[in-house]
Amino acid sequence: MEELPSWVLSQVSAQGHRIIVERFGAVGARGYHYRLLRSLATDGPASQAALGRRTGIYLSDLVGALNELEEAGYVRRSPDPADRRRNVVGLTDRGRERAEELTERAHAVQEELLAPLSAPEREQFAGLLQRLLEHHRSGG
Amino acid sequence: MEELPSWVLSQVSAQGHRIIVERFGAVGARGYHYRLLRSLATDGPASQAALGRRTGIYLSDLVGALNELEEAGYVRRSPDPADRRRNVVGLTDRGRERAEELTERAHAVQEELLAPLSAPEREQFAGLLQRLLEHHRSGG
DNA sequence: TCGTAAACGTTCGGAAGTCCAACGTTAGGT
DNA sequence: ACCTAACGTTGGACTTCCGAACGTTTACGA
Repeated sequence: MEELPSWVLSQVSAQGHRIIVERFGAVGARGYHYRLLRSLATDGPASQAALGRRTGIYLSDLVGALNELEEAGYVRRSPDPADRRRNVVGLTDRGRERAEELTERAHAVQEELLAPLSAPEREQFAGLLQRLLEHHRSGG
Repeated sequence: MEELPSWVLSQVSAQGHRIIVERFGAVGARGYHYRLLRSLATDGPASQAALGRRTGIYLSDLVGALNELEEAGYVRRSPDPADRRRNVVGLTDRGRERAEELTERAHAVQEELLAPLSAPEREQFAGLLQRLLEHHRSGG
C-alpha cells in the first residue's frame, strides 16, 4: 500500500516538533526564538524585514517573537538612522548567551531525532532535505 | 554554518503542509479528512478510538473531523451493538469515491514536494524517513 | 455482587506554527 | 510632486498538537 513519503515526512516532522517544544519549552523558549537568535548571532544585525527573509518567518509573526525576545532582554530594536522605516535588530550580551544555550538545545534535539541514523546517513538525509528546501524556497 | 537538519526538516515539512492545504483546500478537504478516509478505505471500519490510534489523530480532533465527513455524507457512524460505548465508523459509497479522489491529490502533493529528487533519491529519502518514524513510534 | 477502574465519545480551551489582508509611515523613482 | 514600493504593526484565520473534564458504558477484582 506504498506509504506516501510526504505523510511519513509529516509524522517524522511532528515528532521533531514535539521534541523541540519539549526541550525548548523547558527553558521558556520556542522555535521562533531559536531561529531568530541564531540568525542574529551568525549573520549579524538586520532590519525586521531582512530578518524575516533570512529566517523564513512572516513579518507579522516576527513582531510578536521579537517583542518576547526584547522583553526578555535578548534583543534590542533601534531605529535605523539611514532609513526611518527600519528597526535594526541586534543581540544583547544576554542574547548572545541565550543563542548559545538554545544552540546546545538544538543539537540535543537533533541528536534525539536522528538517533537511529549513522553519520553518513545523516549526511545523506541533510543533503536531500537541503535540496528540497532550496527548490521550494526559490521556485516555489 | 552547518544548518541543522532538524530545522531544515521543519521548513520542508512546512512547505509540504502548505501544498497539502492548497491542493486539498481546492476541493474543500483538509489533511485529517484524507488521513481518515484513507484509513477507513484500506483498513476497514473501526470505532473512533481505534481510528484515532490508527491515524494518530487526537480523539478530540477526530470528533470534529468525523462530524464534517458525516455531514458531507462520506462517512457513517453507527452504534456498535456489541459495545454501546462505541461508534462504528464506516465509509459510504460516496466516501469511497472521495477517498480515491483525495488519494490522487495526495500523489500530486507528493510529486510537487519531491519534484527535485530522482527516483532512487526518493527511495533513499523514503527509507530514511521510514526508519526515523519507526524508531520514534516504538522507542519514543 | 458490588464497586472501582478503565475505555469511549464529546466538549472546551490553549499553545505553536503558518499564512493573509489591511493600515499608516517612510523612501525611492519618474 | 506623485505614485509606488518597502517597512513595521495589528488582527484574524486555519491546522496540528495536547490536556482537562464529563457522562456513559464495560470490565475486573474483592
